[in-house]
Amino acid sequence: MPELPEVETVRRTLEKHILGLKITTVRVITPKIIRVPDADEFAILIKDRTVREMGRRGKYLLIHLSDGFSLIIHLRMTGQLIYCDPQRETAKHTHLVFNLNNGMELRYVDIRQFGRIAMVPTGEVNDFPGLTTLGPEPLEEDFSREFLKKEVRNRRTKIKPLLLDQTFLAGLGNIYVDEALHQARIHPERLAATLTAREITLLHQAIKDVLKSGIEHRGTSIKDYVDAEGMSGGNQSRLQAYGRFAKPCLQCGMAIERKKVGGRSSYYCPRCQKSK
DNA sequence: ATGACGTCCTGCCTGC
DNA sequence: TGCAGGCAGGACGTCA
Repeated sequence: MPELPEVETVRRTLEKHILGLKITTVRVITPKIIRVPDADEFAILIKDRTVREMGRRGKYLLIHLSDGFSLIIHLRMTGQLIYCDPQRETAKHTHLVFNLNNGMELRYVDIRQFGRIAMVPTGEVNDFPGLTTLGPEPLEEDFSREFLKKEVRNRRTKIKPLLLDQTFLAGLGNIYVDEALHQARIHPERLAATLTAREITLLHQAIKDVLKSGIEHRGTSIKDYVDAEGMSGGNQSRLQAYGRFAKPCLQCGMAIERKKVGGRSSYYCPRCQKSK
C-alpha cells in the first residue's frame, strides 16, 4: 500500500520521464476513478496540457500541468502509475491511459479500484478534500520534536491510530507506523498523552528514519507496489516489525506479536515495546 | 474528540 | 477440485 516513501518514489521515477511532455489524449476505461470533473470533461480539459512540475503532499501525488490545472492522485492501496511503451500488453485492471507526445503512455492500473484522480485549478489544490485538512509533512521542518510533544499531550487516543490520522501527520500508513513504533520501542496501544519526553524524542527521530529509509530503498513492496517504471522497491527486506508475525524480533529475539489496534493489524515486539 | 462500523473492491488464503 | 467465506486496507461517511 503506497505510503509517503512509495508515493515519493513514484513521483521521482515518473518525473524523470514525463516532465515537459504533453498529454495528447486520455482514454478513460473506468470513469469512477475520476473524482472531478466528470470523465468526459476531464478528457477535454486535460488535452494538450504539458507536465510542468511533479509534487507530493502526504500520500497525494500532484502533477502540475500548463495553464493552471493540476492532477491530484491518490493511489490508496493498489494504485499504480506506469510509464511504458504502448506496445506493451495492457495489464488487467488498467483504468486510464494517458497518451504522451513522445509516443509513450502513462497508465493508471489499480486492482481494487480504490484510488482516485482529480483535476482542479492549481490554485485550488490545497482546498481539495483530504488536502485542506492534511497535517504537516514529516520530513519537513514544521514536523519538529516540539510539534509532536505539544500535539500529543492533549490527545486521548492511542499512539498508533493518532499516527495514522492524516490530519495529525501526513503520509504515514500501517507499515511505517509499525516500523517507527518498533524503532522507538513504543507499544501501539500506548495512550498518546502518556508518552515521556524521551519517548517523544525517540518517536520523532524514528518516524523520520523509517520514512527516509523507505525512500532510500525505493519503497516497500509487500504485494502490489511498483514505481513508475514497474520496479519493485527494496525496503520490504529491511522491515523490523510489519508482517513479521511469530518471527524473532531482530533486536531481542522475542516472537513478534500481531494484534488489531484501531481496526488495523499491528505488529510489535512484546519485550521491546512495553504496553506500560 | 473519539471510536466503532460500513463502504468501496479484488485476490488470496483457509476450511470443508 | 471447487466453492464459500473471511480478510486485508486508506479515506470518508454515519452514528453513538
